Amino acid sequence: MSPKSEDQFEAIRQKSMTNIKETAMELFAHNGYHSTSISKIAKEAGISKGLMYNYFDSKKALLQEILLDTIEVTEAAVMEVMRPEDPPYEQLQKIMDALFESIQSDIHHWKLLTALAAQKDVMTDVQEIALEKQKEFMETGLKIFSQLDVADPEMEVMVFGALLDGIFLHYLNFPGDYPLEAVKQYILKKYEPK
Amino acid sequence: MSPKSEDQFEAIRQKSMTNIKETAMELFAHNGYHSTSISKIAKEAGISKGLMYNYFDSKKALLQEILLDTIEVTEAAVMEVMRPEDPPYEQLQKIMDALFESIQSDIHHWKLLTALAAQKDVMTDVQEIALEKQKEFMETGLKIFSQLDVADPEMEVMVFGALLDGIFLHYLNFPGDYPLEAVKQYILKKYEPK
Amino acid sequence: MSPKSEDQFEAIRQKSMTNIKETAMELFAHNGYHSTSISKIAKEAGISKGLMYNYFDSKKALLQEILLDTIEVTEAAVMEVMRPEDPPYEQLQKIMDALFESIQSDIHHWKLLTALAAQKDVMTDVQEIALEKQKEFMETGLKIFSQLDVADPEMEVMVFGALLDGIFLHYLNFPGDYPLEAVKQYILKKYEPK
Amino acid sequence: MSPKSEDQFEAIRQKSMTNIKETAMELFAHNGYHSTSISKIAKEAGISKGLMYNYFDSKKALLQEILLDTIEVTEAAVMEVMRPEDPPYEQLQKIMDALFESIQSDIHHWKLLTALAAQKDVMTDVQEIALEKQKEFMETGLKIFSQLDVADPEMEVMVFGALLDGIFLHYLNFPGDYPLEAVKQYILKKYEPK
DNA sequence: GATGAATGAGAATTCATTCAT
DNA sequence: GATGAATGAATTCTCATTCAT
Repeated sequence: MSPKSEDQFEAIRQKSMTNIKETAMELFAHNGYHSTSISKIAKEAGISKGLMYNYFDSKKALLQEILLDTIEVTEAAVMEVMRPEDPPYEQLQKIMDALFESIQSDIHHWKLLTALAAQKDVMTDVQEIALEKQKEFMETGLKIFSQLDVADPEMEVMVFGALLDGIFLHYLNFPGDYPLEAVKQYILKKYEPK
Repeated sequence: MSPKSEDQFEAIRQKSMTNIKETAMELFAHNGYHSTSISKIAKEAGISKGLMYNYFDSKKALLQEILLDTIEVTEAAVMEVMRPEDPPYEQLQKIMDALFESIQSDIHHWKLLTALAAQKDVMTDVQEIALEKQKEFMETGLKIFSQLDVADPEMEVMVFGALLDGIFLHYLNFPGDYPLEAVKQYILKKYEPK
Repeated sequence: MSPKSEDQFEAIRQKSMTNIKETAMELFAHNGYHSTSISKIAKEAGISKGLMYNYFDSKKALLQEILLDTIEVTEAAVMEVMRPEDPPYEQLQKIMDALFESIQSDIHHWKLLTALAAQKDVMTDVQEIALEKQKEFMETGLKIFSQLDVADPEMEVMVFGALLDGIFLHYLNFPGDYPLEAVKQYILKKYEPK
Repeated sequence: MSPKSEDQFEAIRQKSMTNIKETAMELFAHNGYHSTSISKIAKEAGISKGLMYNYFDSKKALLQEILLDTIEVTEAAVMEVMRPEDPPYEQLQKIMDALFESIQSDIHHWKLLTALAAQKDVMTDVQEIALEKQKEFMETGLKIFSQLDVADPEMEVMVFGALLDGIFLHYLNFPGDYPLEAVKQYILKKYEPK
């Protein structure tokens, strides 16, 4: 008699979308974007192929939503610990803690993001946003490094950004046990004020 | 009328293979591996699809040969400048010169290699070789850093490797003018003996 | 709270059905039957997909009801002006007036009908009815032309029917301003008794 | 040893294309464009689905080539009998002979063409060409009717064009035996000079 | 009566690979 | 060695229809 309420529908929608995104993300990260078919995602998620298209316009759109989620979540994690009034070294510590923590807990998302980072055929839209965030990150870094004892803050933030990306690349790709925590400490020590 | 000699055939083979590899590499680097069809490669290279299969077992095999070439050429470049008897800082300088030079001159090959670095669906065989080289590289690095004034040579070589990969990643992906030479100098200075 | 009466329900039904039919007809006429999805109709009509199926058994059934409405309305218009006791030329005049008027006021319906006229995949049931009407029309025409000064009334009615269909085809499809009224007058003049 | 010659390939191509076009045309005419799948065409033609796409860019492109062929062939047939120096009535006779002959021998092609004539979703490109031919046809008609004893040559050519289209519509769609030849004679007689 | 999430069959299209010549 | 027509499996995507609420 009574139709489902607006809220009920919304809840169903959210659950389905999350299910699809989680499943797709894992498969993309594991087998690569191109090697993961919609069929496989649907089967794994326990839904029909058609349902995917109720929620996402295309396979590409699905991917992009996943990637944007990752960026957003990580940015929020970093934002939360930011205290511009803290001493610079402490800021650096907190940001690195947040980033390394985020990488570890979201390892699949990041595997996917880095795996695709250089693939122009699939990243056009996301790349712009990532570049934007990158710029913001660099500016924040510049402020911090300007207050630390480094030879050239501008170069330092550039090198530091590359270093982080390199570490994450290695952590995500090189199997076995990468000593992520130790590496973090080792790097931090270099910037520790005497 | 006159049958071609063995040598002539071999020359033809080499020329065809090089032609195919060069063409494929450029297309792969530009449009991505999955988005580049054999047809497109054949058309661009001015040969027939069938001929491709005379020289390469499959599309994947073609890709792998290209990637292995890249690794080989770069390794050779580094090997050539290696003088274990040189002072450590000088060794570091020479290796970095060779690597940065190689990245710049082989930019397309490297773009392709990094674009695929994290794609397990396509890299299985190459990855092992790359890992092998990586290990050799780390050992060489360890020897050098052990002679330099660093807190922990093992950690240092790890961080250094990540830093290089990060820089190359940025150089290859971020459009515009990355100050590759300046970055190299800035890093080197950190290791300069006082 | 107060249960709606039978009549109220019926009124709701009629309103909904008309709404759906009008919307569907316009979309069909504009974009073609196959290119118009049930979703689009529902969205455009401001109702749910499910509701459609409360009123019409299928997409095809919806189309057929629309087409039959068109035929029925036009037939009624012609019937209304029919006066068998009128002089034949006057009858011809009145019928043509009614038909040309109908085409102009129901232009969307007719566009749809002619667009589909030759598509067997969709018209099976409607076609029979149309053929039936066609036959009736021919008989009426035969009576009229028998009283007019034409070489062969049977042939004349056949040619006349084709002529009307051809004119409507042109009017409906050829963009710009088809001189429908002038054409009507020009044709009528041919049958005018001296 | 020796590869197929250019000519051999061309012959194969022509044969395949003709096979595909003939098969598709019949299926389109019989079941409608939208209701005929590429699979069905391929199966009927005894080829693989893929081969279709070697020769035609898309299903739509296939359709358009078929339609343009029809228009071209018919135009050629009319052109061949055109003798501007002939007396006008004789010209009219010859053109009608050519057109009626063409309709009868190419009945399937014409069924298809008229079936789609009003379907905007599929005809965009062809329609322009058809309109162009239509205009040429009208001009030729105008010259002829200007020399015949008709009330208003401009109106007459318009009405005449509609008449022809209407007749063909009826002939193509109304099953059973349409007296095409008799209709032609009946019409011609109307324009016969006394 | 009304809703819209879910289904699943089937559509068009792509493309690595084979093979006869 | 060289060609390109032919294949067919896999892929993305569409959409009429169903059904629980």
